[in-house]
Amino acid sequence: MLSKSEENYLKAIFHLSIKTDKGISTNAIAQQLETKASSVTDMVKKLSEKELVIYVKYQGVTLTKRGASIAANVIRKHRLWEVLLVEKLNFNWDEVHEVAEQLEHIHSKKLVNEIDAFLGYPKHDPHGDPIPDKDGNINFLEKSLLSTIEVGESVVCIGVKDTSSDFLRYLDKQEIALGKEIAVLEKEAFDNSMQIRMASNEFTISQQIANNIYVKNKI
Amino acid sequence: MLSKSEENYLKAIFHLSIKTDKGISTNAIAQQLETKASSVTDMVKKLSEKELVIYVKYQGVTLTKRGASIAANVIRKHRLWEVLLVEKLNFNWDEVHEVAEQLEHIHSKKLVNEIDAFLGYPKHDPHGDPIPDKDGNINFLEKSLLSTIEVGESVVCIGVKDTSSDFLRYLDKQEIALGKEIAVLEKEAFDNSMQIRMASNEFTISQQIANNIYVKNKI
DNA sequence: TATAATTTTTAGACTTATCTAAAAATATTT
DNA sequence: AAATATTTTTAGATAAGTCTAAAAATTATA
Repeated sequence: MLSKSEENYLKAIFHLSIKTDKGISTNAIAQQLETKASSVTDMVKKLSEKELVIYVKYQGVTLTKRGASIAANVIRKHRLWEVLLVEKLNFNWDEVHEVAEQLEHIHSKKLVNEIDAFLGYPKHDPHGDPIPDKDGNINFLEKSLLSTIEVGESVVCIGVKDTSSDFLRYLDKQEIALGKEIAVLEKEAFDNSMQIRMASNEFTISQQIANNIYVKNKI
Repeated sequence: MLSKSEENYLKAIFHLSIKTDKGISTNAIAQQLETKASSVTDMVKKLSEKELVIYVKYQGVTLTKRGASIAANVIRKHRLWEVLLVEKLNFNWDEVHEVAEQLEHIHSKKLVNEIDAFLGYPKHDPHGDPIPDKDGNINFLEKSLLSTIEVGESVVCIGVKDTSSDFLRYLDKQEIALGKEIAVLEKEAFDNSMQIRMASNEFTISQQIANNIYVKNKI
């Protein structure tokens, strides 16, 4: 059974691997986990001996099948716990992350699967991120940033990029949530702020906001 | 914030303290935690520096107020998780312990209190043991072992002493559960086995069984 | 109350995961 | 391509928690 630390390294490498096909650099992992590069080297050697990553000195690492599967499972647990916290235990979506970081390391297959069933086999966590299935398969859906949507188009909110409390609370205040429809009315060339309509509400959001909201086309 | 290990030591000392007012010996703690006496000495020194126990060399330890409160809180979490697992997530009462041992170390006050509310503020865990309240108060109710009940009396099952899977599965098979009424019909002087009636079922149980079932008088 | 048995503590070692500082390799500039 | 900058690795140190083996203290026994 893997330690909490080993699981966190695999998870970090998994997340970083989504954006690239190249090996993940020591520094990138260190930054993700807020640790030092030397610590990463040590751990990566250990994971390599366990055949969970492929590691070539100075060339970065990639996950093996088994490593990726374990990482996906940790992410599955994290996201299922987040749904449980929000849907059954009155957590706000900006409060779940820290607790889910602890809960994702609980070892019990039965527990995860029972929670999955209890929640009705959810497909996404409260931030709109897809929940891997039992076998570690994960649906990366085609999503765009709201900032890239043309004037006149209408889209549906499906997730967030930034997950800081400040940002999530802003969204709550503006009643921007998963599944809500957003129409882009106007863009200001000067600062790239945009005028949007949600239901019958019209208001302006900055480029920074629009850059952190994922949307997809309406059906 | 205390480590998992520190919490486990406090919990062990708390449990051992229920049966006696004397200091808890190093060996007793070592046995409870399946570790070595020398490890206990080290940890007990550390807890003493943190003023969670009072430790006098060669004289054993007792919990301070703060130490007892932390221990009760860990036990509170353990037992609330057990209720959640059994009542909402289809665990059998012989499957909960191992997972609850992990879950009891999750740090989140909100989480514990939300689970408490979600379950309707239960007073007992699935084994009949009382759940400490938010302030660490715990109700030790007057309970007797079934083996001490006189012929002709009728009592209610309120808990178990042995919590091994074998024993709990035996109880399930015989449909002996918390809240069930048990009438003592006969005792065999030779081996102390007893004839009991539950609902309309009559059967015999050995002294070893009767010695591991807690009961109280009917209302 | 000496002696033996048991319990408890100490001393030193090991493991895991981390860090700092220096050395080695790779990448970037000029 | 040589010099410089950056990244990565190595070497050695530290902290938490555990262990074994030996020494010290306490308790039980004869």
